Amino acid sequence: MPELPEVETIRRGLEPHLIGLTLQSLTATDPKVLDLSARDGKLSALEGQKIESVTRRGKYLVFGLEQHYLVFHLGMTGQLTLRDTHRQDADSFERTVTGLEWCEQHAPDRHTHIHIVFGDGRQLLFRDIRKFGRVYVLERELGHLLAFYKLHHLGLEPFTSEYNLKAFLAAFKNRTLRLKSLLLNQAFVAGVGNIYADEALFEAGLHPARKASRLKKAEKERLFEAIHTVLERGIKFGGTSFRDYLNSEGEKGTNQEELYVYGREGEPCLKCGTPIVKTVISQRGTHFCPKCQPRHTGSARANK
DNA sequence: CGTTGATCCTGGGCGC
DNA sequence: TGCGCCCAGGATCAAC
Repeated sequence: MPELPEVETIRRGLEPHLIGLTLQSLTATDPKVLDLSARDGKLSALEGQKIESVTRRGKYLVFGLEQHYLVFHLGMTGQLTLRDTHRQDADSFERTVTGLEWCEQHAPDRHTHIHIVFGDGRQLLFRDIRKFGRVYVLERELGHLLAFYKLHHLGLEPFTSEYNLKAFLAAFKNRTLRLKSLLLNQAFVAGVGNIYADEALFEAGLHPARKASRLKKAEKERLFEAIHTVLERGIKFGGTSFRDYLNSEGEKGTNQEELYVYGREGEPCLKCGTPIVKTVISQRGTHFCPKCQPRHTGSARANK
């Protein structure tokens, strides 16, 4: 599940290689991953254009071309990797991607849906087993990109000046849902997904089923800091490779070794030893420590 | 307008 | 060994 730290890791891996390269050809082998804006030959309209920028907004990766924006969303199992067709790897390294298996290069397989070929023999491959990912093509006008972000209801962008406490507190207005659901809503803070939502709530010591409208100001401030902390840590360790995530070089991240609650059901809390509990909230697996993240606060609280 | 739940898609894990 | 079943989940959209 590529979330903000995973997409940012991919972005950082691609940017130095792709700036200035010319798109020679773009081929889609499965129209399912094409948004309407990228169908009917609109992908091939990008041929001949240079890549001028590689940016990110939430979980969206944005290639700024001379006349268009090419936008990727990796969904759950999307992978965007760079392949050098001139490089001759040993046979043992030339293999298709199978889950988390390490490989030196990705040979295209039946899950590779988009091939982008550059003039210098390199390729950018989009592979997505479950096809929840999408590709979009926009006209190159800042207004169109901003409209795209608005259309997809993207909220506060972490690591920018817009992610500040005042705006964060304001984003709680008229929110009555549970904290887990709020964090998964991209209109709240853009880029947080299931893994980092659980980690942020643990970091803040907040129970995932608590209602957003019932938080004290101090608790909101803790969540504000916690989201920043867990996303920053995720980037530091190159993303979380719990299932299918690989960076632009086809390598795993190591943040899965830094997780406190996600995927640790039944294992002892790393802070207090209490077994981590897994439940379902908003149809999503949700992990938390029942002692570090009490459901009810108040005078009778048993912790601490 | 906010919130909930169904839906898409495939591989992997499990029970028998 | 193989079959069927169920789970994982980001974003969208219908319905309340």
